[in-house]
Amino acid sequence: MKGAAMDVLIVEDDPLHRSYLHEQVKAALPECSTIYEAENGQQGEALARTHRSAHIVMDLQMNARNGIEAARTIWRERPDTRILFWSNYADEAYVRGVSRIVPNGAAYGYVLKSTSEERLKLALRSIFIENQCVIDNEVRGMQQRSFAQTSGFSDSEYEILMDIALGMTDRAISDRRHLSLRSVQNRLQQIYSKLDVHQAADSPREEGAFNLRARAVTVAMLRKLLNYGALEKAEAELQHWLRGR
Amino acid sequence: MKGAAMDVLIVEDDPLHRSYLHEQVKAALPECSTIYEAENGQQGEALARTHRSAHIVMDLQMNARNGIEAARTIWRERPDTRILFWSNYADEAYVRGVSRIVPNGAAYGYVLKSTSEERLKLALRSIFIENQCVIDNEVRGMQQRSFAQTSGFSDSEYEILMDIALGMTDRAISDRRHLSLRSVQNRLQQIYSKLDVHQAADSPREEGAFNLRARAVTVAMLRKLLNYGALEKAEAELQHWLRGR
DNA sequence: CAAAACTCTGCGGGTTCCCGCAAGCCTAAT
DNA sequence: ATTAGGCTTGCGGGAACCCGCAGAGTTTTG
Repeated sequence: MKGAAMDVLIVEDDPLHRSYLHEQVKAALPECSTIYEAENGQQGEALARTHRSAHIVMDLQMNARNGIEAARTIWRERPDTRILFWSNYADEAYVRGVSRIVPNGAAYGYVLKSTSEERLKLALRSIFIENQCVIDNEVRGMQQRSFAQTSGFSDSEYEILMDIALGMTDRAISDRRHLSLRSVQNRLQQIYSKLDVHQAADSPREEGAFNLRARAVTVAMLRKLLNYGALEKAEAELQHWLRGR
Repeated sequence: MKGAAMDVLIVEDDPLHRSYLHEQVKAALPECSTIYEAENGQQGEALARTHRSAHIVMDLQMNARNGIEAARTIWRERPDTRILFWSNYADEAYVRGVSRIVPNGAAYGYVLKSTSEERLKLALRSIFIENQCVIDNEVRGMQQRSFAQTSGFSDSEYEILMDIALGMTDRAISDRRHLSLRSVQNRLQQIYSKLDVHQAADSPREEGAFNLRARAVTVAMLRKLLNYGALEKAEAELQHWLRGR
């Protein structure tokens, strides 16, 4: 394991960041013999397959196919692949997306692009050599808040939040999720209260100024609970579901 | 004008991109004596004020204060400032935001981060030396589509699109925009048709699956007509308006 | 086992939304 | 001047939404 040749696959669309990563990997991992580079998720999947890569550094938020999608298919084929996610943001949508797809017992990491070289190098060694997880502090904080009961969303609530974000009717949601109409509306109540949107007054005389359903979506976006990538993915799933009926 | 000393201000939050810009500016503009750097919009405004910068390269999408906001206050103080916007994306929301704030006759540019070094250098010289506008082809294409009648939104429609995105009630919108309730709803009809959202069937048996108002917001997001920055800005304005009544 | 706690569901009503119909105002074209 | 087309507003109704109340079913807890 120590003397074995190691190769690393970098998946990152920004050429500047890609070459920076290349440098950092070379410096942090002298035992690494070869470095492959891909500039989007699709290329990443392809290269991972042909080179049987077990060590990957991956950006989230790429054009052709985002990092979460790519990681999911890669992990489906090889659950022991070690992936270090290297992202600009710690949006809850990303954190939730990642921790939703990581296989049991797999080693992975999540560090922000703004971290120091030192911490990046340390993360590279920890994951690829020591096979242990490394999560940036800020991301970890997000996880805590996310899965705690305080303002934390259950998976089913999150699902329905996505549905109203897509613009689905209560009726359509109840069809899709196999719930009664009233149950969907109950979930919506919980969502509204957790997002702290109310139509009555929180400030004086702010009468019925909000359409709760639309308001919930935007505060979710503003709180980084939803983001463009999550929306895009959900829309694709919705279209798929619409076809099958 | 030719022999005059020129200094350039770079406003960009990503250190890698910042130093790349630094190199490119130095290479493209030998007549440039000093280069200042700021890592967000606030710093950018401050530096522009103290150094009386007339030549600025600015990223959109920064943490503390985004490029459009910063550019607006800078241009308000010195309308003859020349600004080159250097962005990752050509979202309609950005393009619209920029062209909304550029003063009459000011020279500005909009190039994507993915353009070649050559074109970046050319843009720098065109704007800062020749004082003429340079808009990337892809961005230009966006402008065409945006302001043409085809799927093009008038300013008032765009305004109301933002309002429903924020989750406002028809009634609240009519208050805010000084329109009758019915007029707001008419605008909404136009918006729905331009975004091509309908509740009837476009594919067979897709009965009333969509809540038009919420659906419109997401397709606008998916089409890059809206994005996070625009939402954030609109939310701030909304809060301000809410206070004043 | 029984009690408490939580979830799913139906009913009902008040409100908001979606939108067709139609009448007044304005600008532009014939 | 007359006509056509656009924009604004009112009215009215069917549908969807928001939500309190209350009864079943399931899980948790003592």
